Amino acid sequence: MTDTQPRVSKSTLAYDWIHRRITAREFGPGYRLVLGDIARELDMSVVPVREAIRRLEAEGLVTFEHNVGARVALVDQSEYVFAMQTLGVVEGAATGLAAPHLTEEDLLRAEEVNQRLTALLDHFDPHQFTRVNQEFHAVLFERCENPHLLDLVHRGWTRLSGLRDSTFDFVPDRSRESVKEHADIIRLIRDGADPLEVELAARNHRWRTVNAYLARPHHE
Amino acid sequence: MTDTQPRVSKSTLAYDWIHRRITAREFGPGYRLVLGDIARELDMSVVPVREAIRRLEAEGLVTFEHNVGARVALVDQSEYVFAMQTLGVVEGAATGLAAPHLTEEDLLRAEEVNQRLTALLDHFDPHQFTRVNQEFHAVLFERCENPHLLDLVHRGWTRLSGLRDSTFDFVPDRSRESVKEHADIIRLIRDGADPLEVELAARNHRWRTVNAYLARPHHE
DNA sequence: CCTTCTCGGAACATATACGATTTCGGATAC
DNA sequence: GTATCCGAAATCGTATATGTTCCGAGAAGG
Repeated sequence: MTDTQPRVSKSTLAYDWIHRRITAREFGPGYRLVLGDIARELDMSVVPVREAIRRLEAEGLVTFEHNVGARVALVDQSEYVFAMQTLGVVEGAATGLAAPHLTEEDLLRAEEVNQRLTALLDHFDPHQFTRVNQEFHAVLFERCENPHLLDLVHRGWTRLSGLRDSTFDFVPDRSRESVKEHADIIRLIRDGADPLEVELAARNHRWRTVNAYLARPHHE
Repeated sequence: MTDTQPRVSKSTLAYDWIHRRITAREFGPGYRLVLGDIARELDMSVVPVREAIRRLEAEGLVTFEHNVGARVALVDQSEYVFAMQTLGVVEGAATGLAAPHLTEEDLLRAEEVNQRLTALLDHFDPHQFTRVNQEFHAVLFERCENPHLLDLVHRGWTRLSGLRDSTFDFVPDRSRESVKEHADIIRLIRDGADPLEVELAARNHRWRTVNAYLARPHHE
């Protein structure tokens, strides 16, 4: 009995494959996604690949031009700033909603991750810092009970991580303040602060990062 | 010379066609979207229709089951509540960001729309009220300069209007308070209040509607 | 030397065809 | 009468084929 049971559709396979490569930055911004090539690489026809790309398009990871093709979305500075601003809004809200549900265990874990961030401050590697930084925030917002909102947060992170290098490439100094602000947020939550206060702390934390980026010395 | 110039792709055509019918509630929640039927109706093959449905799926308007097919997403009560909560967050933020850019003209227009809402309070029609209500809020948030955020607001409204009947079907009394709160929001903006204050007013305005819905007498 | 036109290849858009899977009704066994 | 099994119809999933559009290279003309 030959195994002709595609547990998951090829369309989904292609979607995951491309998505992974974009977020892993193997396909950088502007990278041309040629249907035929991808289909050949994945040993399938172009049809499932087309569908996968349509979905990625709807998520904003890919731009599509009629009769020309798809490429990984590239973001200019203003778009990047807008995306960060939006992420601040939704992530802040998610964190605020999650705060009352965080256990002491969660907070200890958050502190542990923040410790790792502190350790990274010497021998600074922007990309690794960004990765661990995301892990930190995930601990805080994942308990949010609103799946819609959580989905928006995830998409926001995905876009940013896929479409642009670490912000800390440009403003490494911001990382030190960032770690301190993390501690502040944890303290607020542990003290049982008003969720709105937690939300605004999380939001402003992110917005300050954007502002630091905008105010950086070298505008190339 | 025969006109064989497809200005827009058939895929896009199908997307718009389905999207319109969902938001117009011709295809209600749970409606089965059969590829072949739609393709025949639009006089095209199933391939473009598939792509269109994939995009709608990514936007959450349509759910898809492997080897079974697509149907218009149906929302249970909790999902509805989450969607409204999320809309409150993003719409509130957009309104707050838009507030400083609103002109006196905009505010007059908002007041005019709110007048129409007041007029609708007698001979109450929930659907029409919802439509004009959306128009009111659109006046306030459309000036938001962040296109990402604005996109999230639009998607939120689309989902809600497509997937469920007017909230005011269930809690008609809420409409009177709603109109009053609108006036409050306008006043805040005109007085040049802190954007954060405007944001929270807009958010809480929506959240109160959800709460009214949850607290309604008849839980069928 | 620069501009413009033309042509050919590359890539997309869509149609058609076929195989695979699910679903549902009816027949059969108990 | 009910439960189970089987088969046909419906529908999806994918491959292949063909037409169309876009883009760049190279030739022709100014």
